[in-house]
Amino acid sequence: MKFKLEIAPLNLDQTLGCGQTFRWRRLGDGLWEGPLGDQLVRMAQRGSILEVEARPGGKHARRLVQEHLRASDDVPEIQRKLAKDTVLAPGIAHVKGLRIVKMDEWECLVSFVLATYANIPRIAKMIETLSSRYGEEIVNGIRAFPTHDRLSEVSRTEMAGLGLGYRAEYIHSLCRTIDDESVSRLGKLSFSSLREELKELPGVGDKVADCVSLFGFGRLEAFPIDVHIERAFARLYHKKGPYSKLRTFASERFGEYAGYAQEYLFYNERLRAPGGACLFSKK
DNA sequence: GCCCAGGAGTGTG
DNA sequence: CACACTCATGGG
Repeated sequence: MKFKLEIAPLNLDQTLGCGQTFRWRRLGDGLWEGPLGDQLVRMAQRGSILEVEARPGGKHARRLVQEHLRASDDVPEIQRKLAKDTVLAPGIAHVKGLRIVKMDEWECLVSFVLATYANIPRIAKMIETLSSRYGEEIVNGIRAFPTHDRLSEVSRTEMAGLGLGYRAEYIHSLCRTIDDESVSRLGKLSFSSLREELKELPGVGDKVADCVSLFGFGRLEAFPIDVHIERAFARLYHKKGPYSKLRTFASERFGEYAGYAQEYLFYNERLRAPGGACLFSKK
């Protein structure tokens, strides 16, 4: 089935390619394909219009895409508030269409546990390994992210043979610590409680808890701090220190939309990686 | 070959 | 609380 959506502002290349999510593939300018829930989705951006093809299709396909791209976020308003930060202000014009995505909670949790101390191509590869082996088929060989129940059936030895490194033990243990019911229960908690409960899970520390809060549970006040953000803070704000200190700083500075600020800084920092441009001022 | 990766867990001062 | 060390391994 095919349908059109209007989502503005939107930059699909920035949103799906910046490294916040791992299963989308870029087929061309503003043209992306990937599994979303039980659908294989192809999206082409024509300005603010998104042309979507979903297979096998269904009534919920439209809602799936709207939710994933957080169509109801008032991004211009979020940016107006964040632009009060004099460091962010000059760069925001370059990321007007970069939106936070909303992932499935379970997929997000596993993905970011796998993402510890690995680069993005490898993260994508590990996720594809799990999906191709244990995911439900959507259409011709493309498989959904595996359910908790299916992943729980994988033995420790089998998991250890998948090229996940020490993360294999985390995932195996994670499956035994949490189930679908407890995941949905987490969704009802306040941000601070959610964060504390996530940190109880194997393989989940400060950073992963914040990623899962932000991209999985949609808590825009979450501010994940990885090596890139640490560098950005040191360079742009002259801020260093332990996680808790940096998180408090981010929370005070960016407030309820800290997650968007984080994604702008992350995008900028990764862009600069092999000598790219810098969008934000050094103040 | 070398360096690094969207860190977490554990032990120590 | 703050730091040091270890963990397993592929991508650039």
